[in-house]
Amino acid sequence: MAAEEAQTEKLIKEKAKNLFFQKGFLNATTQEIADEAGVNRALIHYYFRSREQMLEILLDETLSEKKDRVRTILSSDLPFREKIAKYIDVVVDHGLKYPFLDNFIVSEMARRPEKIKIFCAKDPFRSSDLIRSQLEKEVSNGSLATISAEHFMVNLISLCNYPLLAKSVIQTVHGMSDTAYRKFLMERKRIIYHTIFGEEMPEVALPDVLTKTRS
Amino acid sequence: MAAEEAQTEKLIKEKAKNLFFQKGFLNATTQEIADEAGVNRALIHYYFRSREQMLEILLDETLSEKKDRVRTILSSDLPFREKIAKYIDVVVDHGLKYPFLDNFIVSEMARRPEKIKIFCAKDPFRSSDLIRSQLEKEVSNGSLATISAEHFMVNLISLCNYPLLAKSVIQTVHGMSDTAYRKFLMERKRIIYHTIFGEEMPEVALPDVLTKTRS
DNA sequence: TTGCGTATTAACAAAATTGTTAAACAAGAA
DNA sequence: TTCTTGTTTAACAATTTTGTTAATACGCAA
Repeated sequence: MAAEEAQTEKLIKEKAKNLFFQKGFLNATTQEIADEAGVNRALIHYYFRSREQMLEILLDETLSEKKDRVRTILSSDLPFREKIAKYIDVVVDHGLKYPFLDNFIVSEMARRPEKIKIFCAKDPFRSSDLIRSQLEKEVSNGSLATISAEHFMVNLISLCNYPLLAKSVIQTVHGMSDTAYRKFLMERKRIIYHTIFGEEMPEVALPDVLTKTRS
Repeated sequence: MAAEEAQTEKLIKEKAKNLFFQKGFLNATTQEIADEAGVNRALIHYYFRSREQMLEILLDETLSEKKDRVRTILSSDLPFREKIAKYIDVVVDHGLKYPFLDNFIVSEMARRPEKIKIFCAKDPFRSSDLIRSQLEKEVSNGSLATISAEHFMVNLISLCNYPLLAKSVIQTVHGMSDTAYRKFLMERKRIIYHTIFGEEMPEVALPDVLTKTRS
């Protein structure tokens, strides 16, 4: 009963995540989810009790996975610029899989502000706090223009996330295919770094960029 | 029957815009809209036939108003940096009123890709095209690091829009009051300019910034 | 005042969506 | 085989939401 019994539950979660966070169907119906997974709708209640509870689980899982990755990088002992380069890489890649995640969170928060707990009170680390001391050193060094940790982080997050969230708009306006859009995002990794630091991103920073672009 | 009869219709549109684009209730119910406006729900159908048609009108109005402002600026004959400064000013201010507009568009597009027409085929100007020649001059001047018009514009839009869209998240994570958030956004105007150009924003560029921060 | 057109409302109908339940099914243990 | 347990399904019930309609209220011109 350990590994294989969870297959249906896993399948449903997988497909639901795709609908919500990948395809951006922010109000996907239990029926739509069931159809996507090819199972009976009642199974959703069997496994998750209610639509609400499933949403909570999906959001929690997806978000904490991303937050883990980010925290690992930001709290590592890498040099500042390498750290940021890795951050860009990881966040853009993750967003490529779930471009609507932020969108979902924001619209969920608007409706049910009490749910803030899910991803705030839970693990209360703030990206800006994790880089503050290192950033302040860079600033006093003179190797970075004066900026607060908050503004720096908001800059970084904005540059990484917005193009993901606006995927459909960008693709439409510029007539990009999926692969063209993907290529555009990969280019952006370097662009973002350059915009933040005003200098080229070192080649070493993203050793696997070619592999990733190709796949 | 000209000016005053439209008052109810106008009221409904106003309140509906607030719900959708300001408060971020992406799936606000016709009942919620009616309550917000203090009128009977049937009036929504009386004036707009269906919820769908009302949405179309709301989106069209709000978006084309914003696009008009943006186009006016971008197609003006201002010097490049002044133009961008004005763009930042206008877009951030507009987003302060309707922070969820982008969110709404994106999630609408995900559901009904055919609706792209509403804001795409309709007035087919692309911000990146409007600044391309000017930007290329700057680049060949050497007064701006090499960058494509597309990436430049996506940078700019990302930096302006994301913090608006993430309003609720930012406020929560950093425990900001509404006025603190507003102040943060006003600061950002200069931060964005600095991030894009790597130099301070001239004082003259936003002559009214003090007035606006105060209000 | 009456009459007419518009605006507004309550009541109703229809559809969509969620949640429940009892029965069918499948697989392994006794 | 039969019993048991966990999984899956169809059918049903309850709720929510949208859309319609017929009656009412309002303002104004004849």
